[in-house]
Amino acid sequence: MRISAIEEYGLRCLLALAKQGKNNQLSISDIAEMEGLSVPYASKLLAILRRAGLVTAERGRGGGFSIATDPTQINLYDVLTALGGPMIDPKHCSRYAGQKNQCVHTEKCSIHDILGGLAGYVQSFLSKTTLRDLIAADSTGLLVRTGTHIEIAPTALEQELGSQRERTVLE
Amino acid sequence: MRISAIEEYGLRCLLALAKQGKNNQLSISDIAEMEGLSVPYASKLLAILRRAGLVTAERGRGGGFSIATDPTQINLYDVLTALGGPMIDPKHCSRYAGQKNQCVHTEKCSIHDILGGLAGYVQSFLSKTTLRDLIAADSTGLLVRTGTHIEIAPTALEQELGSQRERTVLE
DNA sequence: ATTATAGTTTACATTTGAGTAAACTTTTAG
DNA sequence: CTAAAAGTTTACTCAAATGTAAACTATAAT
Repeated sequence: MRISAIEEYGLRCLLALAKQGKNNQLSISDIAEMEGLSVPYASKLLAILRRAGLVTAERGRGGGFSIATDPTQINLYDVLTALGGPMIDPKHCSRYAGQKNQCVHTEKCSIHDILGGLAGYVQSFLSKTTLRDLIAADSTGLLVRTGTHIEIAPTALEQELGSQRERTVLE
Repeated sequence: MRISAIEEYGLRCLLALAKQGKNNQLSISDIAEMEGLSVPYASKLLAILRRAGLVTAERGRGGGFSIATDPTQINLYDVLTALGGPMIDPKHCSRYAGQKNQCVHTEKCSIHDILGGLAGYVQSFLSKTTLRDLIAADSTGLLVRTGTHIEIAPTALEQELGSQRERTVLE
């Protein structure tokens, strides 16, 4: 269960655009440069974001991308789902059916129940965090981090409302 | 962000062994048959589980696999980490460094902070669920499910302590 | 109109993970 | 002691995800 490359890099590109505000554009080459990506790859990511309605594109000279709506209106669940699909897709049972036509666990399946519960749990976490939160965290630096590792403030880890409290502080 | 095939199938094999109890063995071909997997593939998954110390193996005629310890002592976080590695590994920043040697976001990186927070959140969810819970859910059928889709009881979805309440009921 | 800029699309190459195959080692029944 | 049963290991093939290349379309400055 890992974050995919497209989710990771796509989110970064989107965040870069969100920081510019709705009335400022960045070209693909701008974004590629900023994020250390190749132009074709950034192009692919931005196309996905555009089709999902998260960014808007203007063609031609002087064109570029800009964030589609206010960063408070874009939450991480929608972004990651647009980039990487749902955590548990409707085809999960047939996708993991082994050698049989149908999954052997169709009658009673606690695993899928629990994983479905996990997916809901993750969704609830991600839905509460918006791009606005990420921007604020970057500019104020309230969250704990180290050079190479990732460390969230312990309070945020242990409590259900951790991310909400942070948002309250940051806003 | 998806469940990998190895995580999914490996968990199923482990759960099958957990249901047998610590004093009963299943051979690879038993498990492969039960789970609808090929013998070589089941073999691979069980080897991973054995190296992680989650199951024990006895060689030779009459041998087989059995669960290493009581199902109440094995939680889903440990199982999924053994099978698929950590959600965010220590090399995350260098893994997703784009074309540069170092990730361009080493200074301020709200994304990694939030994803790290998510990983902790997921860990907290998965750590609270043990194989015992899965066995109980399968036998009592308290959790909601449909034929092809996954639906956890709404109460469990919305509340932080959902899974704990279920465990209380089941035990 | 022409040209340079900039996003779009499709197809391709590369890498990684999924799943298979086969040879090997260990144990026990006879 | 031998053969069959059963787990172990390594190497390989195939499919999917990652990342690249290139040709295409749209816009605006001149």
